[in-house]
Amino acid sequence: MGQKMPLFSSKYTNKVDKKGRVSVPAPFRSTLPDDDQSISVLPSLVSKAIEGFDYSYLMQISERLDNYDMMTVPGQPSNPAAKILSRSMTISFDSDGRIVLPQEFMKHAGISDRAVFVGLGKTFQIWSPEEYQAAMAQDDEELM
Amino acid sequence: MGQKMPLFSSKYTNKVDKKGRVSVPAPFRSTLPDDDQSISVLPSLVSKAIEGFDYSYLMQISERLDNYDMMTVPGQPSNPAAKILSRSMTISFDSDGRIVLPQEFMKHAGISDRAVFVGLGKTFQIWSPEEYQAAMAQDDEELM
DNA sequence: CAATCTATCATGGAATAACATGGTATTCGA
DNA sequence: TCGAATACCATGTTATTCCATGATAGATTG
Repeated sequence: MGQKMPLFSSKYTNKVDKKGRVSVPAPFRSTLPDDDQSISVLPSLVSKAIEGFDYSYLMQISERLDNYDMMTVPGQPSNPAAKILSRSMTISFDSDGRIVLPQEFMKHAGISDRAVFVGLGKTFQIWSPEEYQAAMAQDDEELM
Repeated sequence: MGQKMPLFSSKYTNKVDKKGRVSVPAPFRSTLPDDDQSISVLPSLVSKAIEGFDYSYLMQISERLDNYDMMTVPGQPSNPAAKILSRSMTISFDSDGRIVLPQEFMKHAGISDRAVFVGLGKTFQIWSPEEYQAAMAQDDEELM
């Protein structure tokens, strides 16, 4: 099972029930450290999707943020690291490998009953099938 | 539960009763060391909010002050670390995970009946919903 | 090679526990 | 003894855990 840095790849579409529960794709789960059965998520700052990563990734962001400066030097809010930390949420999955997506996040991504998990290496994204397809079409268009 | 360095993230809005009691969000509590059921707070030096962190972070501030004192005259309020230490207060929460916010701090932050806990990694902030929204709007404006 | 078996995974619902919040009792100091 | 602060208890709500079922893919065996 997962020992070192997680590596998320491929694409999976799973169902979301009325409580907001979704199965995290098994390959995503098995790439996580055995002792950390959780992921961190946040509404993407740039797209209509949910960003996801493991706990160690969030720690790296925390290390980047100089809290002492935040507390003592005026006029430096809007720090990207601060935005990520304040918006992200760490959620653990149950014994069946499911998580519950926060309502607010689902709304941001336009997710209702289906969710697409897209592996991006150290991170992954969660889309609604429709929005994902639209975003991909947009991409292809820009290539021409 | 919490073993390593605390990592505060996400955002929670809780109610403040007439006695000034507020529930510290459970995820914040569980990130604290099991043997330390308390937090340290102080009115922010730079914004209309309350700064919060755990005991180990307060110790780091103290070390900062020690290093500073060796090179300068002690007791001068010019050092931010001195200000932080003298203004901060360590408060423990009850068996239900609630704290009592000092009146003076609530006044500084403009908090009356609701409080927003904002995770920033090693530290967190407590805002009034209105002030927080205003501060965030200010942030976005500065980006343009 | 085909049929079945088995293990893993996704899904649904119900029971259970945790949480936030309000109120009451008790302690401590003035 | 009185008031204020603190600890304790009770309740509704929400979230999490647990159990049961259906589906799928790979392995096994006749």
